[in-house]
Amino acid sequence: MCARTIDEIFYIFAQNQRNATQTEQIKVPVRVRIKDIALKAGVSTGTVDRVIHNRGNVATKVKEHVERVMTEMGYKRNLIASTLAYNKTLRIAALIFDQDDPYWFQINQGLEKAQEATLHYGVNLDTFFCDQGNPVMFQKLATEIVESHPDAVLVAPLFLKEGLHFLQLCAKKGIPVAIINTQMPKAKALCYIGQDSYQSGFIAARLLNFGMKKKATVLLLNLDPGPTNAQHLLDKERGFREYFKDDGKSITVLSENFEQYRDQKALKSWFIKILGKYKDLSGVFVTNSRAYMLLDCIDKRYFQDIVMVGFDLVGPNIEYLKSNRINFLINQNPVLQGYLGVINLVNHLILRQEVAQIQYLPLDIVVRENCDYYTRANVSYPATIF
Amino acid sequence: MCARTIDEIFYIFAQNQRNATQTEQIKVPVRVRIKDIALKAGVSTGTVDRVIHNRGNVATKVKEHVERVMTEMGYKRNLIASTLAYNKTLRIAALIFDQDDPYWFQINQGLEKAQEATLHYGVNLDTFFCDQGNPVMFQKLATEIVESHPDAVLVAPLFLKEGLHFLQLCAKKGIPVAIINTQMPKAKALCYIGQDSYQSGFIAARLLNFGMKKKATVLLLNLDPGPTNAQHLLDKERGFREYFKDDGKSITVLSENFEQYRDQKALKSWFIKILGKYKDLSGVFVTNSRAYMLLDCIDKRYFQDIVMVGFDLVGPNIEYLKSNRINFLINQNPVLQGYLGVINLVNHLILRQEVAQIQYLPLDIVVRENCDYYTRANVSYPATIF
DNA sequence: ATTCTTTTTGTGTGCGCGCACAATAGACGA
DNA sequence: TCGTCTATTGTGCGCGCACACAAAAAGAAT
Repeated sequence: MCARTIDEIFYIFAQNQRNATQTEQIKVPVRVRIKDIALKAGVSTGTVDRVIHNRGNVATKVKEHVERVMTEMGYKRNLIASTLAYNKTLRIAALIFDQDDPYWFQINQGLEKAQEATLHYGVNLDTFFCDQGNPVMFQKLATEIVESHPDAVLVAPLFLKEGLHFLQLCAKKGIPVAIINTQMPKAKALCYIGQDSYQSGFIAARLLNFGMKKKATVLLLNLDPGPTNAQHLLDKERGFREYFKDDGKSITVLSENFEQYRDQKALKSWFIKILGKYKDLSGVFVTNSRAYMLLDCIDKRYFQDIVMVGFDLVGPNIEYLKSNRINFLINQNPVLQGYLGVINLVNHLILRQEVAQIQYLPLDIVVRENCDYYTRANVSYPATIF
Repeated sequence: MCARTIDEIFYIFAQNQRNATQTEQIKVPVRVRIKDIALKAGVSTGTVDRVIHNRGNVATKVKEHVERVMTEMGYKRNLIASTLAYNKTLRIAALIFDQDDPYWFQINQGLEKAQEATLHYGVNLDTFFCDQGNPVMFQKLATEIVESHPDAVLVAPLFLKEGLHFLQLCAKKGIPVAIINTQMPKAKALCYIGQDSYQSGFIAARLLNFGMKKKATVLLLNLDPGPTNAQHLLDKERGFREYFKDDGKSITVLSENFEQYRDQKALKSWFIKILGKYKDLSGVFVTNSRAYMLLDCIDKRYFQDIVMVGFDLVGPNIEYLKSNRINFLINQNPVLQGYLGVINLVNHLILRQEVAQIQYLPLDIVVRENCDYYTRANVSYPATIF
């Protein structure tokens, strides 16, 4: 009675129907089980199992036959049952940066969301926080992580050299790695989830360019502690400059790093100096989420005719966006980066699904009027794995 | 040995570890099972089960005790096991519109994606396609659907009256409904997933306004068959007009319906006439995904000084966006609308989770430079339920 | 033909939960 | 005290799969 031939793949829906008051019978595709394959192929479930998982020890002839029956009947592994029976835990180690920074706080929110969603799949997330601008600490945490033998790793490799080293270590140990935030083309990881930095710089330029005069100076500003050798910053700058190359105007692109951005006075006097030097400064592009820090210490009136473009929907940025002091923000979707980073590892390791190697998140253009829709968390990225 | 007291909620991770070469022991939170609760509370699993599901037939004292133990130990239902054991099928009937229209094609793609993702949860999706501009057919299909006793319904209530009627029928039968695309404030449904139409009209206006002269005329154009009584169109127009009310300029907003949009000649001559009448026409806002239809039949040179804003990333629109004939598109995320519509019903019925009643999708501003990131399907909306 | 390997195939148990049904205790009247 | 009825509690099976182990069949060697 559990027997189902290929011709019986459809069964009467009413049987399983809860409110089976209806007499009308509706046919519904039924899920084919290992048992059904075994019966049809005239073997035991164990043999089918061996074929499915390529465990070997199956006569070639039998194997082929079973495979044929499987495709005929359209077998699909039941992920629910499979996961339940698999019954393994998975430890993921994540290496990100200190949560004082609202951007990294949001990344971590994504991680926590993912942890919650995957708890039932036996996923355990260990998150390590590195101080920004501290490659030594990064190196140390990386070593610690590798030595703790995690099943998978998620990392934001802000430091070029140390990041690469970490990835190589993981590769040697056979630990799959998901990269977020900063792409590392040279490294072979399971996947990268984040933005196309080059293109984000390009778009930033385009947004600055809206209504800009024929001749002007624009400033690309890195507010980063320590040396900015992160790949994504270099790419952003490339994209930014590229746009102005052939826009038909005559725009001078100035690019500057300012490391002591936490020192308001220093930042202020430095920027005022820039303003004095470049009288036609009409656009500022802050390459990370710290645009607000510049605005915090410089008076409104200096920005009268300057278009501001920044990154990320962090609290202070949003305020400036709403008060029209920032014109555009490009959303890097930190929450989704963290979330998808974990999800992809789980997809790979537990659900054994293919994952795309490069997953560029959209470059959301955020203005005052559509800002709320990106910040409100009312859209339920499914709270549970589908 | 299965016994776990509250103090033993942490156990040694290495036990379950696959590559258990390590000697270091890592503590990991363990998932509490019904069995653990039962043991701790000194009752049987059946009793715990009755408490969890509020099935009654439990002495008040015992019930309270079990509940206390549950919160103490932090019990969380294992969705995997729960779903597997629940073993019910769920038939969802979806009522959307004919797939010839690329927009509705994308909605359906979302539905199919969701069907695939939820197959393991025993979800069966029945999709009904209504002809656009045909309320009679809508009514008929709605009746048919209600009579087939689905477990849940997903609908895009383009027709005000018929939509409301459908929703009332479902409410009477106790069938939960997810609404997409068109909000119906009066109806009480499980949830609405789509855009804030008012705000999308508002943003469209803002985008048109970029670099527009002080005095100009803009056209809001409905290309819809039949009477456009859909709520979302009305809301869009409200938002659109609202923006120009206090922008400090003097913009005349013209709004027109043109039903025979499929007739290229008619559309062309009609639009040329408009152009002749309003010499200062400098912006056109097409309120749905059919902006391309206008461009298809009107020569490029007529649009020299006209900013175009439309909706949706359908093929022809994208082409015009890339060739600079459409300046902005607002993405309504049709795929996600369909996908989340189904997912939310499943979340509600199978996973028995709370779902938010209004889920506004972001108002993505799409320009030539960020278009690809919205169309590429490389970001894996988790292929399986989380 | 017999024994011993090796290959191939079959069977049984458990994952955690939901639910039907069996079992027990308590209440009450005869 | 006993039976009966009801309120409460306990037990067992199945969901579909993964995996360990038992069983059988097929070769290989004597």
